[in-house]
Amino acid sequence: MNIVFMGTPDFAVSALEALVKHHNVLAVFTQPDKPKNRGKKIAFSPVKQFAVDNGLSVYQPTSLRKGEEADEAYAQLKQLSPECIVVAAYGQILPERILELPKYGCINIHASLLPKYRGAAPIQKCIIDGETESGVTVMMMEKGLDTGDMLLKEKVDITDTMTAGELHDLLAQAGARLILRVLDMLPEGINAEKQDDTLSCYAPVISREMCRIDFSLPAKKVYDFIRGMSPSPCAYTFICTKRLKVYFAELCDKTSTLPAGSVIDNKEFVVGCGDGKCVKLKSVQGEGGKRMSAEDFLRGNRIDTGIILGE
RNA sequence: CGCGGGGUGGAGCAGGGGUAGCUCGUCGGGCUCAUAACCCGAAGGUCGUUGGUUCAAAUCCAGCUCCCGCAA
Repeated sequence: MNIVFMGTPDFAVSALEALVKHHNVLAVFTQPDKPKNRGKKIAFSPVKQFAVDNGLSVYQPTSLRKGEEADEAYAQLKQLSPECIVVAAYGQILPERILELPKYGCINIHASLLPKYRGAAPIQKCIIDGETESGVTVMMMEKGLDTGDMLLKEKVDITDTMTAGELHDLLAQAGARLILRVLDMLPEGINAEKQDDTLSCYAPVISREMCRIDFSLPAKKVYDFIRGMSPSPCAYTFICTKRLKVYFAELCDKTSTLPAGSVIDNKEFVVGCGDGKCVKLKSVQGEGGKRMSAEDFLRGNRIDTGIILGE
C-alpha cells in the first residue's frame, strides 16, 4: 500500500521500520529540526534519522494547520496521494482537510488501551498510576485528540518492576505488529469500535516541575512515580541544593518516623516517605556525573542520615 | 560561540605548585558457630591528551578530546 508516515520520537521508529519492509512509504513527515542539546547543535528526530538512513523523502513543516507551510504541506500530500496516512507520536494535530485526504483515512498508533490515557504521555502516566496492564491501540483519526474509532488493540502486562522505558519498547514493537495487521485488513474493511468517552482519561505532557519526586506520598506511589519516569524524562529530587536524578528504586520494608524525604540509611540510600514506609534508591545520577548505582554514589558523596531530600 | 560541572589506583570521590589520600572492592592473614560484621597486612595510579610557565606541575595557562547537569 502507498503510505505517508508521520512520527517523531523513538516510539514511532519501530512502526516506520515495519512499514518500510512491507509497504511503499512515499514520504515521512516529522517535526522540524530544532537546536537541541548543549551548544545549540541541531539534532534530527529519531524518525528523521531513520528516514534519512533509508533514503526516504522527509518533510518537516512547522505547522500543518496554518500558514504557508501548512498549505505547502497539504499540496505535497495531495500530490503524493497516499492511500493511507499512518501517524505515530507525530506531535502535531492534523487539520480536517488532511484527515479526509487519503482513501483509507488517517490511522494513529497510540500507546495505551484507549479510551484510557489519551494524550501525550500515556506510557509514563499509566505506570505512575500503578496500572498492571496497558497496550497499544490503532485507531482512525478524527478531529478530537485520540478520540477516533478503534480498529485493533494489543494488551501488554506491566510487571511491578517495569520502567517506562521497558514498557515503551514493548509497546513500540506491539505498535509495529498492529499497524501491519490493520493495513492488511483495511481494503476489506475493519469493524471499528467507538470509544466510550465516559471511561476516558488524559495523560498530559510532562513538564519539568512534574518530574520532581514528592516524598510525602506513600512509598508505593513514590516507587511507581520513579519507575514511570525512568529513564525519560526521569524523576529527580534535590540533595543539598544539587539535583539528583533517580532512575530506579525499590520498595523496602524499613519504616521511618522522620519527616518525608529523610535519608534513614546512608549505606543503602533508604528514604522515608509520607506513609512511614520507605523506598531504597538504586540507580541515581548527580549533577555532572554519570548514572551509577546508589552504592557507588554513596561511596563518593558523604550523605548523613537524617538529611532531607527535596530541600 | 546559550549557562555550568567533570575526566586522579578495579568502582565512587577528596586534594589544588615540591613525600598521591579517603570510602569500597581485590589478595593474604587473624577473630568468630557464623556473616555483607570486626582486626592486621599487601598489591594496584606516567592524576584524559598535547604544548607552555617554573628549579619543581595532578595542581597555574592555552589548545584538543571524551562524559554529564541545566536551559531550549
